[in-house]
Amino acid sequence: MDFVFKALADPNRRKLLDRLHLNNGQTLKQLCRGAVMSRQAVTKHLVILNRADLVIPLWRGREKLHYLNPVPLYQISERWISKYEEARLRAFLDLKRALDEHRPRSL
Amino acid sequence: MDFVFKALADPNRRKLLDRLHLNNGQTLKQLCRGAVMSRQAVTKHLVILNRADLVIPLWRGREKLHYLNPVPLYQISERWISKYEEARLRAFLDLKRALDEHRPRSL
DNA sequence: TTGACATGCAACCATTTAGTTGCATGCTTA
DNA sequence: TAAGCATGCAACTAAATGGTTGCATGTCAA
Repeated sequence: MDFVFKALADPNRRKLLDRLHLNNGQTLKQLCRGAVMSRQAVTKHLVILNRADLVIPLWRGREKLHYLNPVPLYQISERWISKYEEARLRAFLDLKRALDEHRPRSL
Repeated sequence: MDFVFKALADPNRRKLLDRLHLNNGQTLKQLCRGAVMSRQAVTKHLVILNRADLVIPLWRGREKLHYLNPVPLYQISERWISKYEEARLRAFLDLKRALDEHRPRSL
């Protein structure tokens, strides 16, 4: 879970996930097309995405196809987001009550 | 959205959100209890959480109450995660098909 | 088998991040 | 009003991060 959030923190990596979302199973060369960084930079990002299990590589000859693995994203929404599911309403009510009770110095 | 992912990347900040989830509207001093870092470190984390709109401060006299704001989390699950909603099944089928077609060198 | 191509590995650099310490400011209450 | 408490601000340091370049390895195809 830690690796997943770290991996999602970078906009370039999220963009890579977007690209794979549009067209799954791309090679490194393909992913470099359209990226503003060097091939090695993309490689490093893919390593991080791989460490987070968000991207799974698959060798075909000398080509390495990268596949989006949706499972960690699923786990985020299921475990972590839903952890705050009930909090959404509650926190909102807390805020509202606090705003009514106290006169804020800022906000 | 960028600030939210960045804010969520750090385990200490996620723990702060957890603490607020359990007990909403805490002061800085309260949040420091149970944290293994200095007060200033907690302050900095709260600034980042504030920048991401995940935590909203509310002054009451000389005390600053910190409230969990669930909206950005809601937006993640609604906009970003659901963006991959359909991809979950599709990516899985892609992976399966790729595994059947090619003999992987690794995996 | 040899040249071209796809990828990996390693060293290096700049910036950001996470943390500390010290001091300043501003309510509250006695 | 003065003391104490809660928080803010600034400077500094160490480590992590994101990027580059150069070279190595392994596979395909002529």
